[in-house]
Amino acid sequence: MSPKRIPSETIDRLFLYMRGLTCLLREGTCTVSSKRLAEICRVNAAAVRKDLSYFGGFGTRGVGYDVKELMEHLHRILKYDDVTDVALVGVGNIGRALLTHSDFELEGFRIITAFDCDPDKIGTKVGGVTVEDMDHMVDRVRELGLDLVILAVPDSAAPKIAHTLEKAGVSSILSFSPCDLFMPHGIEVTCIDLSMEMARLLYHSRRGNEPAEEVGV
Amino acid sequence: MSPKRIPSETIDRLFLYMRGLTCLLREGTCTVSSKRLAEICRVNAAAVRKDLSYFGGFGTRGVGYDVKELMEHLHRILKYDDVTDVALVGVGNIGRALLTHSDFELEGFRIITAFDCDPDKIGTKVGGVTVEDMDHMVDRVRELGLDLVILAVPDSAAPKIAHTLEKAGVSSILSFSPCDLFMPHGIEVTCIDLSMEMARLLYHSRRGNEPAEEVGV
DNA sequence: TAGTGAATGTGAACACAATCACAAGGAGAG
DNA sequence: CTCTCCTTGTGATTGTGTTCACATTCACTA
Repeated sequence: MSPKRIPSETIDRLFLYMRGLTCLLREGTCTVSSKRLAEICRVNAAAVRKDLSYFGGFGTRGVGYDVKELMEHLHRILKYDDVTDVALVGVGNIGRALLTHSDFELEGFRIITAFDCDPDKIGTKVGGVTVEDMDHMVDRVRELGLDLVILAVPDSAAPKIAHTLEKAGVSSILSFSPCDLFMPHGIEVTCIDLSMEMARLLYHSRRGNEPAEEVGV
Repeated sequence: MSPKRIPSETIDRLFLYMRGLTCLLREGTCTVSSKRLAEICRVNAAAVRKDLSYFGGFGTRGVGYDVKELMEHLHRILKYDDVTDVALVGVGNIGRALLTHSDFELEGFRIITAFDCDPDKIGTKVGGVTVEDMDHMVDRVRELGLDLVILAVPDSAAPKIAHTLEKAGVSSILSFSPCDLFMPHGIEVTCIDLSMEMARLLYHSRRGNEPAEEVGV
């Protein structure tokens, strides 16, 4: 269908450009060159041009890219318009952070319901969403026809809930618990493992400070 | 110093292996083949072997890797032993999630202090750490000699605080707000942008469901 | 002690993405 | 209208990481 295969790295960077453009727009900038956008996103200027050119010539030679127009193109390419409904399981600290974050809808999804097993939380409203009883999760997810669920529960509880969700017909899970052997194989499970990310960052920041140490043993 | 350059992807994967091994250990598994570990971490088996071989032959031909022994090697390579002290700025939902997470120390760092500007929070204890007044941040960070700070404040407040921290001598910041033009250039700022990650995931999960649609325009 | 089966460790081939370098082309000045 | 400047868009090149395929080596058995 599309003439050339588009590298997955390109797609990932488009999200980055969108972020950068949002900042530029807030700042009142109307036009941006690939060089400037590259600086902001900390990538190579040629990469910016090549990435954008996969989708058509959005720029004007000698001038650059129109910020607003480019954002509209990316908006369409990244499907920020199709708002997808998702459910949240686990109204702990991370769950609450997600529920009270207001901009998700601008990026293409909406948390329409949340589940927890704590009786004190059930029935309360967090960020405009009423917390429902976890026991009703399967029925509700089926009823609402949800495809994607966000899992923000304690690590030990994650695999069991994930299996339940698989049975409920969910096709992908975004989990804040580490993926492990006990997670279901039939559906796509993506993990944001905060402690792994932190360990990674720390390792790299240490490397940065220790200029020339040997790496092996 | 080291004979061969080690790909950064290899380092990143080591953290993944560590995760997988932790699960195997919990499960009571003593020995694991590259094939099995690759399945768990969803990577190629040859990659597992090659990655590990950069650091020496940890396995036994015909048998596999000893789970416990391999974990010890990775532990040392990834420097999980050097516990680094870090500060947290912003005791909102994400901040609280980080403070109450208990396993960070096992992965090489420790949040030893937290700052917030809300008088109701100052002086309270969250996850064993007392919240201090943001006004004292610079002095305290200097006093404690901290190098890495975690920033979990509203997006709009992030740039200003980041600049303040730069002046306080901090060398890297992990921010949960999007990096933008207003962030300092002198220090390393890494961002975990939850909403960007979610948008990415959503895009990919949609792609997964729509097998053969064209990509362009 | 020799034979068998299994999984490692690794050179070579491949695939993919980053970068370079330049031709093409629009905008604005005079 | 033409000339110059500037930035895009893109073929070619380089660099890097992934994957393959197999020789090597170990444990176990009889």
